[in-house]
Amino acid sequence: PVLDITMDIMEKRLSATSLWTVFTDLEMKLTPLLAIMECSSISVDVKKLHETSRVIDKRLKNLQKEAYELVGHPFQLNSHQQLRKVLFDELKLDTKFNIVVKQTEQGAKSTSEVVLCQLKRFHPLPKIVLEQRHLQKVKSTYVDGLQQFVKKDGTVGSTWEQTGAATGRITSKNPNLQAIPKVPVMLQDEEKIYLRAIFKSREGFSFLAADFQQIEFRVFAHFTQDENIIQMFREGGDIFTQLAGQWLGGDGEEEREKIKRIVYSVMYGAGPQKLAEYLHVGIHEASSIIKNFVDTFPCLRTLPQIVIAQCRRQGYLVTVSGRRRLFPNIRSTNSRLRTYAERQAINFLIQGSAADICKAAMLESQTALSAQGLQAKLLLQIHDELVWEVADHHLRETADIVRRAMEEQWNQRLSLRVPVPVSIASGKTLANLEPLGN
DNA sequence: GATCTGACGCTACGG
DNA sequence: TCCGTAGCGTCA
Repeated sequence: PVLDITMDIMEKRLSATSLWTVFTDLEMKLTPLLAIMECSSISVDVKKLHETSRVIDKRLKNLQKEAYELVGHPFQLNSHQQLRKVLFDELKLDTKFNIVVKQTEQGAKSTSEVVLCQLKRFHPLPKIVLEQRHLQKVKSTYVDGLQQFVKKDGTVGSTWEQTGAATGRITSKNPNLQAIPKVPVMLQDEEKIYLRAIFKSREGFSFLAADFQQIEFRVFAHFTQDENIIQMFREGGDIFTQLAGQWLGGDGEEEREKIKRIVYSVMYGAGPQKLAEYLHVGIHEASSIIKNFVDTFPCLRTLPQIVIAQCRRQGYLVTVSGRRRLFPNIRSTNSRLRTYAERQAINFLIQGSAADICKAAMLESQTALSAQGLQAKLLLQIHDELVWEVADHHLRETADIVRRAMEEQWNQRLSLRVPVPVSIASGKTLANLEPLGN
């Protein structure tokens, strides 16, 4: 009876805000699938984990020694506070070379990567610290940190939080399998460590990864109703690679990553200052990049205006599946709070809608696989990417089914104005996934 | 004196 | 004054 009463109250309240459908049709159906994911686990290469820990530790010790010699005394390299003293009080790297250093939230001089990059032409220490920090992060979080979660049978599982993010995204913790580094760690002697290679499929099985191409950019296009940009997506192809060719004169992976950063930064309202940081370019160049982008795609400015106006009227926004987020500060007279709410609002509409699509894709593909009697185990959801473990002789078949299930919903269920194509890859470790029938 | 806690700064990931 | 996360080490 208590449950019945609770359910009654919930239904009334959720119905009153039109949230009942997203609750029953999406979230409640997703819960058992997340439970299945939590019961499954991934094999890890424990030997490689140990070996990596040892190798990185050796390099860290050397870096520490070098740092102490440069400064003339030992100090806690991991302490921002102590490093700040060394860089700015002892070596005076900012005042001596007339550098304006970015400040932290609390008003202290920052020791972040951006700042250290600025300073490294004046002194050898910043470069040492950058490498030390990188390796320290890798070791503590992804090598030793991961080791804590390895079970007796040599596997790890994660906790999946259905309500972890305000936008509707799923989050992963203990360990966070959504944040395993993508690029290999470079060691001094040209040795590359692929952290994703630590995760391997079981004997006779492969990983099958399916990811939506430029999902948030496409969702943005859907909302703009701008025929030019919609047409661009209907024609297909990798938009980021195309844009990289047009704007950066190169279509390699590096240029693609760069243009991706530009697109999303400008889309969500980045100023020249931040963009300059991300791209490692001057502030004027960043300004002109933003201007050129907005001139080419005017909807980058018109859509936010429309969305913000609507948010201000209602006090909330709604994603493609009816998920709602309140923005009390959207009417604030404090401009810092208000503009922050405005950027959150546009981001929520896009990221939240993309999250809806990704959640629905999990359900659609799982249903389709069950219907075909295929034994594919869903292991990971990395926002726009789903990873299964599949028997080798069922790879092709499984790939076809999940692609169809994921791609078909855009016009059938959601009436998106642009398609959401999926690319598929497979492999024996998470580091070497090769395209499969794209 | 040992241990815990929350804030902070930073850096991985995703878009 | 891009958004959304998790996790680590330091410090008070």
